Amino acid sequence: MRKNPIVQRETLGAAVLQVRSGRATSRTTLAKALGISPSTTGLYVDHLIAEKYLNESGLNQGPMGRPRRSLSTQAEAGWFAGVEFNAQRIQAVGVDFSGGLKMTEELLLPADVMADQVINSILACVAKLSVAMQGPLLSVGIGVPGLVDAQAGLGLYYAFIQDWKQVPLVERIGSRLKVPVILQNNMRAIALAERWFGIGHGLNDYVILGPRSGFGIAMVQDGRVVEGAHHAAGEVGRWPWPLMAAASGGQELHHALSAPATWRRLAGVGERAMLPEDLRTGLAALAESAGPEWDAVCEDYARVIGLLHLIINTGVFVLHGPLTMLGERFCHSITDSACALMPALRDAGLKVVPSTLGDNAGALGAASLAMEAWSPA
Amino acid sequence: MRKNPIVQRETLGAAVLQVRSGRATSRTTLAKALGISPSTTGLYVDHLIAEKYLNESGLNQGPMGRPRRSLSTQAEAGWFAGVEFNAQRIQAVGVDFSGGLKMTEELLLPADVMADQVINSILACVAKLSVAMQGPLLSVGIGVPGLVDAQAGLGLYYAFIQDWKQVPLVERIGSRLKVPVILQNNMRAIALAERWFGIGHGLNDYVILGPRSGFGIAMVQDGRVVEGAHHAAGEVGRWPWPLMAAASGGQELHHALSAPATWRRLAGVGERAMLPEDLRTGLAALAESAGPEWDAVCEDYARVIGLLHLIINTGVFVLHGPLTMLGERFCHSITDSACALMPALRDAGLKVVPSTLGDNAGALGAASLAMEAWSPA
DNA sequence: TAGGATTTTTTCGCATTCGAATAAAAAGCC
DNA sequence: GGCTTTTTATTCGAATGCGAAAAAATCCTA
Repeated sequence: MRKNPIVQRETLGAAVLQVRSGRATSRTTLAKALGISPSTTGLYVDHLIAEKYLNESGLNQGPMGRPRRSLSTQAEAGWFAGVEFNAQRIQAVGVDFSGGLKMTEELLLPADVMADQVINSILACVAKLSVAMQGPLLSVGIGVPGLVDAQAGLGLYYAFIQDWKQVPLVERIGSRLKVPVILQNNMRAIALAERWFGIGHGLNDYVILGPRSGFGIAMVQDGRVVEGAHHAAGEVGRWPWPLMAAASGGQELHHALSAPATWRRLAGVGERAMLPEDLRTGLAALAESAGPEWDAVCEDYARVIGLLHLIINTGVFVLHGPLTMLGERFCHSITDSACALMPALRDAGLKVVPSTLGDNAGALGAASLAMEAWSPA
Repeated sequence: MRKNPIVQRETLGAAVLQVRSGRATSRTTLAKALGISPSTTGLYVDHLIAEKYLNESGLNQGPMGRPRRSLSTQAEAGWFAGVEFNAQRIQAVGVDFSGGLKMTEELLLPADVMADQVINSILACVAKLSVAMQGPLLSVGIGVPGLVDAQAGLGLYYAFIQDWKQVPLVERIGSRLKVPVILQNNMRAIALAERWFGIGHGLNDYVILGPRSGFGIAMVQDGRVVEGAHHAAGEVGRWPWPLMAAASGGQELHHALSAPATWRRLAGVGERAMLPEDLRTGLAALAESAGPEWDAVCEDYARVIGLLHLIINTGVFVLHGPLTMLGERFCHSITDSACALMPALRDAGLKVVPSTLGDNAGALGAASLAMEAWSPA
């Protein structure tokens, strides 16, 4: 038996991440993934198995040679909480140590909710999850709307909760739960969700498009989520619309390309028309029966996406939010329209796809935050 | 005397970079900058001094305590070549080991130049530099126009040199010069120039604006130059113009916001009007005597910069190229105009400044590439 | 069925890196 | 001037991580 003590907690955490993601399935592949030597990797794996974080799940014969001893995470080792909220509701998920989604929780917030109440509701949601989840709570990720200073653990500003300014979320939640708490802007959390639960598995460059009540995006470049120097990257929603509008005349893109506005245009009703009970099903109904506005709507999205792609040149645009109900056809129309508008896009590898994650992508992303930040004590 | 052998060449290179940049001036500060222990740092410094890369230049008394033994780079330890080119000319600089610019070289290219000739001319430029520079040539950086695959060492495509497709520059130059050759797109090279020779010293997030014959930008986010998934980040020049133009109608931003086009608009002459002999002086003359188009021109730039800032949210926009001759006033007008057009920019820390680097920023940037890549044998 | 061939894992000695303590070099203070 | 305080640099033992080689586990071939 080897007996070196282990100290590099961060490396242990990274090792678990590699195994959980399925990128590393044996000691040797793990060594390559982590960039450390096989001998050291052996020590780390021994330690993680001894601590019941990993286990060996049989052999896996390659085309030749000694079969690899498959590694996998121990689902019961503990769980991660992911919470996302906005002014209307809180969504929370419980994810086991293997990254499996085990429980979801939703809680509606009253109108004019204040920061204190949001924090208490988050705590209540997590408490509700914890009775059903196995093992200890390991860490909590929170997808926060508006401006977020992830490093400082602050919610900086969010327009739709009155006193949401400089809220020390990490401190207030962490002091109660006694586990690490990690924040991120909710759009950027969705980007992580895509990495762990969706299409982003092997992708290093992609953009999340999130048209809901506004229009936000999140960018992943070279595997890293882009924050911006002032935590405000991706504020496309604050572009003027139309793009060349005069100073005072136009409105903002937030307003023009939001999900409700898009539904109204596709449905061919006026600006004041009532929205359907459930926007998602309302949109789904429109997916096939394209109104006369379909092309114009797609062209507007194409314009925005095209401009974005020419700047940041990522691989894939992943559509989130209610508009995913418009399906592949919507995404194809956008791609085609973009290439027609901007010839440079033709051989630039532009691709728009609807997310396969549902409504709780934000909460899943928050759980991803928690998973990425965790490392053994 | 300590006597451990040293192996981590990359760390040695990083140490030299820290000292050269002035960020680390003593063993202790260097240890912090590199994130390694003071004892190990001592060993590394000993080694670098023994190899004549660094030297101790006296003491530097702080407010209290033992004075630090100042470290500095040995200018004569060797030199770096930086080369930038386009279809018209090659510019090259020789930079000593301390990062001091020692020589510049320029070479005009004939019309319809081909790739082979460009490569030979680059070699000729470097040869010319090498007779005057002290010590051995350590590495060569090249700022390449068009699409570049820096990792593969290929010039992928450049529209203005006929056969410029998949040019294996690193191989062809490296095999002759027998030193490491590093490529980067010329705009992104300028971004590095700004870091080493200009305003970018302590900056981690900024954008280079390069309106010349076209309009390219380069972005630095969190200290890293953004390449894009397909090496095509920053292709703002290929935005349609006007931005909401119909598919076939409009032209590209490249054309509308280039330096020549801007001169013509400011000078109030037609699209076909002859350009001045030297565009830089021509623009300088216009800096004060603002024509009636001044505001409209600034507004167009403001529009582009504003959109960019809302997406990537970097700190500073650094204006390069001939338009720097329009001076601070131009930059201020742009900033003001942008804030007027997009209210969201008002408290977003938008700043536009003219670069203090001159015409050879690209070559300096290429030299920076060379410096960043070098580490002792 | 024995002997390569191939790939994964482990063993083991060694050397680099670290941490803590020590030494060194100055300033401030009585 | 001797004392403490403060900061920088070095010494030295300990140990972590590495490399090379050995061991292990399977397939292929004759």
